[in-house]
Amino acid sequence: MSKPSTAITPTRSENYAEWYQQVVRAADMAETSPVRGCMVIKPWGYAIWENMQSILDGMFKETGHQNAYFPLFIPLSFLEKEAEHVEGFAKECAVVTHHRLEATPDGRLVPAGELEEPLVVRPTSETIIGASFAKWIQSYRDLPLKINQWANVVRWEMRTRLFLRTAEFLWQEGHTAHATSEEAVEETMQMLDVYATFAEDSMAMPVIRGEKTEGERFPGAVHTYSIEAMMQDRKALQSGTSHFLGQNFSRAAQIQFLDEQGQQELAWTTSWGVSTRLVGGLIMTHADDDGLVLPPKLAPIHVVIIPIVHKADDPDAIMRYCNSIAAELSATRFDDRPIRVEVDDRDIRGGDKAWQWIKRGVPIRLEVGPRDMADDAVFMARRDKGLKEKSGVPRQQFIETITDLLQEIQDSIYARALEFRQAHTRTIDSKEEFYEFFTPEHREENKPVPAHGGFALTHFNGSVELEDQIAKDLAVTVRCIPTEMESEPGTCPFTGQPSPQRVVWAKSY
RNA sequence: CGGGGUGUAGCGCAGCUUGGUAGCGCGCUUGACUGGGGGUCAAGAGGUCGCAGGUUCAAAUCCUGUCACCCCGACCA
Repeated sequence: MSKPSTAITPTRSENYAEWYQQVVRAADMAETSPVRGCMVIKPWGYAIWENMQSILDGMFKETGHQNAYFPLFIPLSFLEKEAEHVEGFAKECAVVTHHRLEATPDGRLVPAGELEEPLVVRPTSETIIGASFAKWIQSYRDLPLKINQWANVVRWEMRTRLFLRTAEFLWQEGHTAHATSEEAVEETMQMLDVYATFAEDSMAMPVIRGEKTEGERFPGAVHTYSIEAMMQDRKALQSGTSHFLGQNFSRAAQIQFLDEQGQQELAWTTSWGVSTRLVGGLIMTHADDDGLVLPPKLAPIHVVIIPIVHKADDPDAIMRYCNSIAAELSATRFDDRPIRVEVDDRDIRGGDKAWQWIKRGVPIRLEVGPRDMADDAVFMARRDKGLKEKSGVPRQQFIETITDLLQEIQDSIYARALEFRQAHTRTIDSKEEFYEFFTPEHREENKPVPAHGGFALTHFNGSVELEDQIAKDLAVTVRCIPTEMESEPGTCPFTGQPSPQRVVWAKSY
């Protein structure tokens, strides 16, 4: 039986969107559910999310945040308090209007008991958390108040994709209140930095930190910052956001405190979040045509050991050998945690077994049979390397170097992703070149657009209207105004006006 | 929300034009041979053909409606 040469069909270059879905399926991470736009996250996908949560949660605690939990339901009137905010979310809110079901004679259930005030299923929690903050905060001594919540939210999206955009998704939302604007801005930037560090160190996903333009700003925010990553189809993925909300939400929720002078003041607030969308980003940053490739720091399993047991040999001896290697590895640490090892002794064919782990993206695969046992060695394959690049390694050497090896894999996939981004990032100074950069060479009606373009760095001093026009022409938007990229003043290629610095343009998810 | 496409076994598909109550590959189960990259052979299990109506002696097939998913847009903090 001849199988395709890649584990995933179609390949990235053949049909990127379809490839993505096949990777999710082949790695057994998630599937669609009977509920429109909602996904079922399967154990392998959820384990990756749990690892993300665990690392992020530690970072939040280190920066002085505490976890709490607020209601899923938000009274309609709460949402109405901040005008811009309502407008931003109104179109995608799920609304609960009844609190009871009644059975009809023909056995159907119909909603009954209409609520006096409809409840909105939270699309985000600024307003409901604001109500609590207003109660909790009386004095400047109560500030800063730094809270985080791990929760699900619902945004009724028109078009959904597993992990990237679903009607319901899991996330964390941080909400803080401060006595001064400066302190709140500092918090906003600090959390952006936490996200960037997490993305780069833990996910091995290079990101650009920057501020959003007016058009892309969070409804009700004064400043919105984001981290932007380039996916392998060269589109940008907004992977985390951090908002400086000024006093807009404190005014709406009446979050007030008495300052040191006894003056009644409005608090300055922030909010920031990342979601299960990061899992999508992880896939589109590292996965290849054989499936998922996981950064060791997030891999649910670091090392899988596949015993090669021949009937004629002594299976128990092989198993003992494998288990002892597993035990030694488990006693070793990587990234401050014990190394996660699985001995896959399932009674299925070896080839199948190996492919399953390849598709799931496990960083290191060991095949251990009688020959290795005789040599006191292991046979090792790295997921970040070519399928054929396997080699025998003395057991002791393997165990002693495992931590370095995992870090090397972590570093190498980061380097590869960064290289990819750099290869598809262009500094552009003319409108013609800009339009050419973002126009695909081949384009068929109702077909996926082939990968083209990337990140374009141009000067820009244009208006929201001009940005809209470019979005209309090319489906390209300003992803962010980078906060840490060196850029000298220049001329905006669209308006001919002076511009203080370059911005990042891209098509986006 | 507009345009296009697709819904038939867990997955991928054929059958539909020319109605006669369902088939292929992979996967799954059992057994044997195997076993260092998706192996071979044999025997099995599995489907109210997305759903609801209609036409007909008879519907996967024709008609109407509806739902879901995918692609291209619009929209999307």
